Amino acid sequence: MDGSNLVKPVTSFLIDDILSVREGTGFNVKGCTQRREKCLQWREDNEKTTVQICPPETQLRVHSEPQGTSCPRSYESSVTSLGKQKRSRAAFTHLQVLELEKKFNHQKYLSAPERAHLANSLRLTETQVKIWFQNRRYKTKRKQQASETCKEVNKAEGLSQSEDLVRSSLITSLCKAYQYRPYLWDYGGPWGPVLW
DNA sequence: TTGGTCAAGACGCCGA
DNA sequence: TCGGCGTCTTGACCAA
Repeated sequence: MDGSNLVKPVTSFLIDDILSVREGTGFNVKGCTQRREKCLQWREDNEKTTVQICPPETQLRVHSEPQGTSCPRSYESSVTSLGKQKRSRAAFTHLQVLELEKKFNHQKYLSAPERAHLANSLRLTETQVKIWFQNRRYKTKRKQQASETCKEVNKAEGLSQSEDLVRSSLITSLCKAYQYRPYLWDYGGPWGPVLW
């Protein structure tokens, strides 16, 4: 291992970035506050010991938000007591997701140059953008399949509101409960209207 | 504690 | 052979 893998300067910057999140102005404020506390604790711990966080390729799993509206969920990958590398999961910022969604709305598949450009502009790796689009397509498909299944159930039951309001609403609730929900703003979340 | 969400891992398939 | 894809699973995180 060489010193280039020690990313304390990067993490220091990111933690500062995370800590600069404005409270009370974004959504999921509660979560942000909790994560802020975690950040503080984490920074405190890491002031004492310099740890290897992740190889250069995966450093971008730790994200910051240029506009200061982010609520990052994961900060680093760490090593367990068994010496095993703990898997980290990046939480893309809302701005990043918004831009990705916008792009996805426009086109479901990206060419290599487009992917590179988008990754660069969002400060993500090309792999992250590729995986995001891959997952997004799969989610869309699953969502569509789920809604079709629900429609078929309703059809097969021959239900209408006038016939059996209670029962149909029950089925609708079930469908909603088990239907895959990709993102909050599918339902007109705090960010406003449905995006697609 | 449990279930939902989501980025990433795993694996097989396909086309250049 | 390699990169991208679809599909399913895993593991981390969070809210209830």
